[in-house]
Amino acid sequence: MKNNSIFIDKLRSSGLRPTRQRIKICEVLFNREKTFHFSINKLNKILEKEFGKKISLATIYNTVKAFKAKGYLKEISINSDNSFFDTNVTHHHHFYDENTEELIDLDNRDVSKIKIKKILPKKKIKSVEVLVKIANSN
Amino acid sequence: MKNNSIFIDKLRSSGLRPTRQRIKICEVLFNREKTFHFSINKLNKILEKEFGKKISLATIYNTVKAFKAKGYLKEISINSDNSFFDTNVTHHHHFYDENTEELIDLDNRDVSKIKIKKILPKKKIKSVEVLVKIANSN
DNA sequence: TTACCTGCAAAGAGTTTGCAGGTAG
DNA sequence: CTACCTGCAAACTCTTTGCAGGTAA
Repeated sequence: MKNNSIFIDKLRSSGLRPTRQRIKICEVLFNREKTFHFSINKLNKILEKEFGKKISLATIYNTVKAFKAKGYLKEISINSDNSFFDTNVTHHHHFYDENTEELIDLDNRDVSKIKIKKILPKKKIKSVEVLVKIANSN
Repeated sequence: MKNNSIFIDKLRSSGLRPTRQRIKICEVLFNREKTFHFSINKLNKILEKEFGKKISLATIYNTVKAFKAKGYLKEISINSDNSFFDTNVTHHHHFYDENTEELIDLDNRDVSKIKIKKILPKKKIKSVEVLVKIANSN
């Protein structure tokens, strides 16, 4: 038993029973040094390889959705074709590489402070997200 | 004949023949004072009302896609459920109201200058887009 | 007349739901 | 034992494609 107890806690606190499939999902998502950006499709492929056999898409979807609802994952939309989830749930920005179609974290320190000079009555700002699109320079 | 010649030019330069359906689409999109933000679904409903009868979704999709390819429309993704098109194709930012699920333009003047302090080798910055999520303050 | 367009319906992709057998508590 | 979970397939939604009749040039 490795970090499984952490994963089991994450699952339970998201209202899910810890099962073999879901613990494997946790390993893929959270057992890493760096932030992990993924689409459902990419996650499904990794799981199929690591788990040895297919984990039902239904299970993958409901587990990811539960983690998102609980705040363990964040969703990032780039365009209508690509929706990513991010295991880094702190406030931060992104590079999106148009050639590789990958997301790269941008630390808050890497972006100058942003001031919004317009306010709307009876509305408050929930978040300010910056997406920097990049591409090969040649 | 009102501004139809402008619309006909827009259609032709996008590689499309001007037909009654497409000219009606142009009217709805471009015949307005202010920027127009819409989803395909919303556009379809407006067209059904204004045109009197349904315009085929196929026609709506291919016309919008052609305008986007030509640069007459810009696509903005908020989250996986909502994809919007914007008739304002200049560089600008957005408020997204989580309560009304509407987009609101933010002029460049309304956002402080943003400096990205991280660079990636052999990559250049294509765009910097800010999305400010807002919600009711009470 | 010819090539393109419309409307409809059918096909595809991605996501969700329902159900019967299986597993956690 | 009971409630929840898995896997599969079917359903659903959004978007695209194919086809037969219609329209612009």
